[in-house]
Amino acid sequence: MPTATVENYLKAIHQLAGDGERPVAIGKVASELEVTPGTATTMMKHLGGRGLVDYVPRRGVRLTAAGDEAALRVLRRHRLVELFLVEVLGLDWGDVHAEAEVLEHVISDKLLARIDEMLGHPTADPHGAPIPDAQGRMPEHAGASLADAGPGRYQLLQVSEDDGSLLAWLSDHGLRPGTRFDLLDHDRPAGILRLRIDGADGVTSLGTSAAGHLLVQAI
Amino acid sequence: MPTATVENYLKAIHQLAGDGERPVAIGKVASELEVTPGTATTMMKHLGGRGLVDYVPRRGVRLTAAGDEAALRVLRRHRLVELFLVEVLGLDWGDVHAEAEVLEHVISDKLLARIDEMLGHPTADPHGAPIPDAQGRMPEHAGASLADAGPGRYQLLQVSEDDGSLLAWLSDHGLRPGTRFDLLDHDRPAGILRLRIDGADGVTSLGTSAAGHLLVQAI
DNA sequence: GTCAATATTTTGATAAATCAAAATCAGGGA
DNA sequence: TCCCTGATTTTGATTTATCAAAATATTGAC
Ligand SMILES: [Mn+2]
Ligand SMILES: [Mn+2]
Ligand SMILES: [Mn+2]
Ligand SMILES: [Mn+2]
Repeated sequence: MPTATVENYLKAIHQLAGDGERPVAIGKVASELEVTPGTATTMMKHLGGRGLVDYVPRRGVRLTAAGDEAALRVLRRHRLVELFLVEVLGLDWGDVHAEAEVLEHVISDKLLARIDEMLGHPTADPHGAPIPDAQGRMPEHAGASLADAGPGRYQLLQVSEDDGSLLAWLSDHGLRPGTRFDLLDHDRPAGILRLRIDGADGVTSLGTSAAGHLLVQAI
Repeated sequence: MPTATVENYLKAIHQLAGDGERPVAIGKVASELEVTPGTATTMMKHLGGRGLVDYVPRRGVRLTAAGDEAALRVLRRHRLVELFLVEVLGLDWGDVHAEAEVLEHVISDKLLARIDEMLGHPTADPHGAPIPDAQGRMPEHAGASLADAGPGRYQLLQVSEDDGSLLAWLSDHGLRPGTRFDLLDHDRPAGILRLRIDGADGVTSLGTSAAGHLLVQAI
């Protein structure tokens, strides 16, 4: 059984791997987890020894099948817990990530199963991120970044930003996964988008930096 | 912030202290937490340095005011979590202790407050043990051991046994906190009690060892 | 192709928890 | 009072996770 620390490393590598093309640089892992590079290097050797990653010094790491499975298991727990905290306990959207970051490592399989059942085997967390199923299969859900979108009508699929003020701002402006809106215009040089959000009045402006965290689907 | 380990030591000392008359022997702490005596000794020095216990070598330890407050805080969390798991998630009576043993250290104050609210500020956990309030005040609830009781009518107040088969056995026989029953007779030499439990049919027999874990109130 | 900037690894320490086994103490019985 | 026994403390290690700073490798710029 991996420790909480090991699970966090695996999850971080999984996130950073993206499509899995190239190995993940050790420095990325280190900064993602806010540890020094030396600490990450040490851990990579551990994970390599445990068969959870393929680690090539100075090239990077990539998850093995076992490591990927473990990462998806933690991701599933994280996202189910987040949704549970929002849906059942009514916690704030922006608060649940920190809570889930620790609960994901400690709840029993039995408790997780009850949560999953109580939520009706959901496929997306409160941020719209897909929840891997019990077998570790990730539901496909294709969204494009709002930062790359041109004028048109869209639905917000996912906010890929786990903590902080962006979530609160989105709530305040009526933007949450599932919300529909019109992208009125996208001033690329200025880096500003103007939206008319269903259910909100007036026009909302936001910058590319924020839009980069929003995954949308044209409708 | 104390670590989970420190919190467990404080909670153990609190439990073992009873009325608080005499200091708790280090060996008791060690066996309660299933660590070697040397480990407990080391920790007592630690806790002493942090101002959480008064530790007199070879005499024992006793919680300071700060240590007692911390212990009650953890106890509150433990019991609220147990009740939550039973009431809201429908987990098994016998499963919740192990789960709470770890959750008690990691849930945020915010989450705990929501749980408390959702349960309606309860004063007893699923085993009937009193839940300290947010200020650390322990609700008084006077029960006597069934092992010392004579024939008569009683109500079960509390089962002071956190894990294992006794809980399952009690459930199976319709005995839970709040249940009423008649103690038909108590054969002290043989160590056997015979009860007629409200809502169950026939007569149930149990031994003094089990009865010793049941706190009852004459009604 | 050389070399300096950047990324990574190594080295030497530290903190928290723990154990095994040796040393020590304290109290009760002779 | 003396000593034995059981409880406790000490000592010396180990594991996991971390950092700071020195050493080293890679690579893109020239
Ligand atoms: Mn999250
Ligand atoms: Mn985590
Ligand atoms: Mn319990
Ligand atoms: Mn605990």
